Amino acid sequence: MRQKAVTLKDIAAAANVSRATAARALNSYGYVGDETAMRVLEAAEKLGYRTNRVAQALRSGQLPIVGFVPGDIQNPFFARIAHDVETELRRKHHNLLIASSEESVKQEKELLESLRALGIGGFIVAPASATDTRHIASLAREGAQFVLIDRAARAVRCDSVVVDNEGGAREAVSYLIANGHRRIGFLRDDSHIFTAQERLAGYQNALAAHGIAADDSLISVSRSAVEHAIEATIRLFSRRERPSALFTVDSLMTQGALLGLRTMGLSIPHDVSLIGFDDFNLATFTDPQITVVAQPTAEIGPLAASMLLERLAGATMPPRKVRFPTRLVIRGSVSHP
Amino acid sequence: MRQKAVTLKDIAAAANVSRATAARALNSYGYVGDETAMRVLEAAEKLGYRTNRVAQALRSGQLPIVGFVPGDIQNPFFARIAHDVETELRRKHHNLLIASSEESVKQEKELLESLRALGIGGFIVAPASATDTRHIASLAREGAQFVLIDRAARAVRCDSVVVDNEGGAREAVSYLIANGHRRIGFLRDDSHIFTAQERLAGYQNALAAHGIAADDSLISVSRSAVEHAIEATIRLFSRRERPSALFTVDSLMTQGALLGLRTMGLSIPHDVSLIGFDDFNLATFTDPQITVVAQPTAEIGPLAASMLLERLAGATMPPRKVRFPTRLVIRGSVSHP
DNA sequence: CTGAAAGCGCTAACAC
DNA sequence: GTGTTAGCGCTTTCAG
Repeated sequence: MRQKAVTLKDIAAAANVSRATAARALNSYGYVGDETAMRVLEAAEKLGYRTNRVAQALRSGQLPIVGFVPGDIQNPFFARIAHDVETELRRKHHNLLIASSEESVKQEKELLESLRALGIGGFIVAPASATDTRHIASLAREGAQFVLIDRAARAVRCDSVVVDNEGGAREAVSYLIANGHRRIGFLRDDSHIFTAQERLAGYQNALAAHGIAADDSLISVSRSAVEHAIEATIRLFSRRERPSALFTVDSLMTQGALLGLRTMGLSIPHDVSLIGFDDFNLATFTDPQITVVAQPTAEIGPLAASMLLERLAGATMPPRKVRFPTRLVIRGSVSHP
Repeated sequence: MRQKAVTLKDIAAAANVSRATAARALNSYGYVGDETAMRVLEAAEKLGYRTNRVAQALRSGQLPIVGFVPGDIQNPFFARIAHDVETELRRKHHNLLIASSEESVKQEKELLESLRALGIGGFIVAPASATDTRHIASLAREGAQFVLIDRAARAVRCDSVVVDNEGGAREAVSYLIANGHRRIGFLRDDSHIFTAQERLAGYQNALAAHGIAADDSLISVSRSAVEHAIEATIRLFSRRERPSALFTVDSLMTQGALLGLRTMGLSIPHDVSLIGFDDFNLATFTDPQITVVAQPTAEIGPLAASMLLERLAGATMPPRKVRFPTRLVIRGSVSHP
């Protein structure tokens, strides 16, 4: 029933040339007579020839596919980056394979192994852990190329594209302090994630710079998921002396905070001021709109993609570490206590 | 610098057997002596052997990758499905390659061609057009397997998983009518999309069933993107006799409507009642919360994935057309005019 | 139970 | 300019 695919051999026969010549004509390299090339192209056209990339890959050891391993493709931040990366790759005749690590180092490791077995040589990954990155280093040693995004990893020598997490968090918390807040809650995700550590540092540095003593009871840890963040928020605001402001480390947690505060009947910014790291759609739909630390989301994907493509094309240079600044977008969720 | 990958040949040599025997042991098929098998496995372990799937694919003609071609990976509806599909596939040792058509038939065609050249034999597609699907039919004729989701296509014989768009829209509009609305606006996306047609039919049928004359001036067409929907909403509500209620065909357009109405200073549900097709995160963050037609999003991905895997495993049966019911989730965005 | 050998479709020396 | 040949890593008859 199924028609067999037409191969180079078929079109070589049809054009009365050898497979080598046919290949040369099709990929326009080496010397081929004009008239011959024409015949080959015509035959290919007529028979509906399509290059078998798998066969090419078997020879070259590289499938024209880039692997993207975010923590969670449902996070709009990563979805946006995936889209941008794909667009950039398409222009260079590459495809993008997205496989979510679901923030699990184990899954990330298995995924990378299996993608590597597929002949994928280039990866854009947001490592699930800042420290447990041996599997990445080991694949890199085998010749795989990596560009790390959103989160860096000290132990891997490769390009990375991140934002100034410490600075962004510091600016946000300083802004809260400037508005008279002293008891500032901090809602963070699991400690092994790189960004969480840097954002925590920014929070602590801002407090220290203004002579405010750190208070661990103001820090609430939760998994980066709306439901978990709701719970953590409620826990944090159930204490006797509750914070007058809250800083959240990513958009999922900001959403959780919003819901948690609403559940408790606390109004923003009247009862609690709020700033979230990472801008998101929803932030402008709420009343009041949410003040956020915005990342240059649109720049990360294309840059990461082109860096990776350069490496795959053979560029060799010291690792490039790009760090974008963030921007505090002031909306209506902060007021004086 | 780069260490060469270890191949079957290496482990065959290490275990002192032929490549054939090594392959048999590794993939546990055919007859292999227990002791021999043991030796092979040990060697593989020790040398860090990893099957080269590209070589396997060259023989079998199939890479263990499924292609997913949604209209837009940034649409949370598709992001959710992508996640579910990937999870299901991972259990069956397949990977997922996501490539967005950006609602362009041309891009969809090119993408499918190029994925096909990669030796991908199974696809889950939300066709950009309900009618222009020759490229899909033609790939299917070559033996590629397709499962269509969200949107069906009459002209392709393959499995599909969609929802009852007509019924869902009809229920929503009937609910608006039951609340006393007569002038009901309809905000839709491009006509070539399958779901838009069915949802329009539901809208029209509901009006007809209640003896309300259709009025084309109540229908506004826009591209499925927030900015375009804002504009279309403003256009619709700038007329002299503006609608008292609005029905939107997807979550992006619902967001656009929200923003458009806010820009015009129209309040929900006081000035305008609103129902959107497709539930979304944001719908419960607004005040009031938005009444929506919810789809069984969680069921679509896993079902599509397992149907496709069955086909790839060789199952042959008449096309299965699954259509899930929708559910009207009543929240606070509808009131009497 | 195990090995030898052919071949999947393509490319790249190397001849001519 | 063009053809011949070998081989990428794996699987699978077919012998033994």
